[in-house]
Amino acid sequence: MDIRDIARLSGYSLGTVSRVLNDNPGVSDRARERVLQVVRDVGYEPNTNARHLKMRGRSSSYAIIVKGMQNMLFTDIIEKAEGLFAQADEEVRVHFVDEDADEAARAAHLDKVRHPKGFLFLGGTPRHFIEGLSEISVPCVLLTNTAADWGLDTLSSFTTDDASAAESVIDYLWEMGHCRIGVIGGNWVSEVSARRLEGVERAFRARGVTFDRERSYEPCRFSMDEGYQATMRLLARSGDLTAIFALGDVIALGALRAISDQGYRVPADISLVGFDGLDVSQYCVPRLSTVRQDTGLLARRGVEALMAAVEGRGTPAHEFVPFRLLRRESVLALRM
Amino acid sequence: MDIRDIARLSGYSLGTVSRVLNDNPGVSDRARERVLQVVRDVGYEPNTNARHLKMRGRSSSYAIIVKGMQNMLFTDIIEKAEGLFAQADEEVRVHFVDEDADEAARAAHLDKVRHPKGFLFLGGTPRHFIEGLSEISVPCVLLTNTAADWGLDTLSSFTTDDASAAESVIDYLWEMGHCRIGVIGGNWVSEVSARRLEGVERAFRARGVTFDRERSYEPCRFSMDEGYQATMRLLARSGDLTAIFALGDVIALGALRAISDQGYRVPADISLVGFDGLDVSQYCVPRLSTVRQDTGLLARRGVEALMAAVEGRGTPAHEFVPFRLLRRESVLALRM
DNA sequence: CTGAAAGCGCTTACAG
DNA sequence: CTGAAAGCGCTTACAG
Repeated sequence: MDIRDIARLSGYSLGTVSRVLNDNPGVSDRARERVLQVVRDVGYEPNTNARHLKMRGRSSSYAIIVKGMQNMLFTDIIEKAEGLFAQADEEVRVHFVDEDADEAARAAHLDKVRHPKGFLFLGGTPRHFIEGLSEISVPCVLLTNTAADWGLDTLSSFTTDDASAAESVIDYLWEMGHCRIGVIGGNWVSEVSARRLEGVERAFRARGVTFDRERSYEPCRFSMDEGYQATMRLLARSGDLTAIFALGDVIALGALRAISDQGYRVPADISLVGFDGLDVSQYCVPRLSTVRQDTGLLARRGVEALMAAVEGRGTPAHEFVPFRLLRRESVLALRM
Repeated sequence: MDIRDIARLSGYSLGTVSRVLNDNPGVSDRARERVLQVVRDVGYEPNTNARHLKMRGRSSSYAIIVKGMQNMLFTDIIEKAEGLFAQADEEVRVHFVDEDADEAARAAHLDKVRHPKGFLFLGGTPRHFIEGLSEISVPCVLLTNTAADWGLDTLSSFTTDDASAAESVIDYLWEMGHCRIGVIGGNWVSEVSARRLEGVERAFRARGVTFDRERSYEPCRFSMDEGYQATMRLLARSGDLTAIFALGDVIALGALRAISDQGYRVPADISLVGFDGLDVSQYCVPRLSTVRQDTGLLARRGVEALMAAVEGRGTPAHEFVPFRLLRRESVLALRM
């Protein structure tokens, strides 16, 4: 069943059918109705390959490139972004790539074979973008990671101010009387966690204290399991901690369990703060204090900027989206 | 940059280049090397649209259709299935559809426009399949839901025996001395939860007791929030419960929080059992007793069956994949 | 082993 | 407003 069949069945020419299908002007109402009728009757669907082959360039959909499948913060943003695209009557395709895959290379490839209108990246590695962005011919927006310092002028980015947010966590803990604070998660290299760690150090420095990387920090990946292990190591080494700051809620969940397994209680013995503001953080016992990243706003700013760029409006920008420190049950106020 | 450019640059004809690109036999080593060299040099990538337009029918990839993005059981299965396809050197594309969208119709559409080799469904509604499966021209496999009774002969399905699993949960609780057991989650209509509820009723019946749907059951969707609300309602109505069975781990998480908010403790005052065996179930405090669905095996059986069907081997089947009851900390043994 | 040619299913100037 | 024709970038019989 192809467009020629529709032409034959409707009594019109192939060109006219195509015009109807593409909502082109210059078709009589009668022809339009007749063709549409036939199309419906036989359940015809145009061959996208043939279509795209011709309309090379002007493709019809956006692409979201996501690093990792298990990141709940990302799933949240994806759903919101999808909603936004749908509202604007734009198609989107979500592409997952491995945690450590080259997202820019993948996008460059998709750019060649699918010609999307633009790319929305969830998570990204500087090196990949710096090396590969020039291969991408359409506008790109990065979320949850700032590209402000990458020297790329075709890439916008929207993110939480990770450093400030982390800083505010330490400030909060300090206010509550904690000064022996352990930190777990990420590492000093990976962008996002490095910035959160920067914030931690800044907060300590502001109080004339040096954050002891060796003693008070344990790196780990963003999973419950690794959060658990890291907490165990940290606890074994530094028994006098009164609080732990986990650089991700998922890590905090592991920490919660580890602390409990060590016979301590949260927050009675050890206070705990997470990062991200995932749904689950408000359901754990005790409710987890955390930094809430505004996924809704992140998605909105990202999608808007991307669509604007595609339409030639606006200019690449790097913005912080406001975060909120959620003070919940997992932090105890120490009597001084 | 297209195949003609490569032909020109390499000094060979368009046909030869195409043969090299497709690993066709009947090309001299010299030609092959030369062409590949040029391809690498200029970074040429064939136009998939043109390619698929010609090779209509024999497409190259599989499609996974997933109902809902937030289902962590599904994400787990997806990752494993992707790994399996990758091992077999097969391409896969993951397509998410809304929780209540028509997955069969979506697949039928994809079938027409992308011609995948086969479909792997994660979650599915009987009605959609019964009405729409005939529109799909390639093999289909459904996971986490049995299609044994749908009367469809082109669809295989692999799933946990939900009824038996639920039954074993009740048996377990009963053994531990619980007989006033509340159940939350799903409803009597939706396939999966209905089967779990069947199992619950069967277990009670085996003990000569009738499960009181009105009093002891609260339906809800599979989210922490709804699990929380449902538990609150249940607790308000039936204060004498000693145990709650949540039909999903996510629901159990909400229940855990609700029970705690009501001033009860798990398991001291109320025991709790979940379903699914999500990662998070072993990190919550207390560790959640639950039914572990074997996502690895589910993925493996599904992918194998699908690839076999595509290759014309095997015949549609409906199988249960073994589950495991995980007895952890959230259930208290009552002294009788 | 290689090349020239037909054709996949569409869109879009170009005439009329 | 409509039709006939060219061409998008490929693959694949068909000759040679």
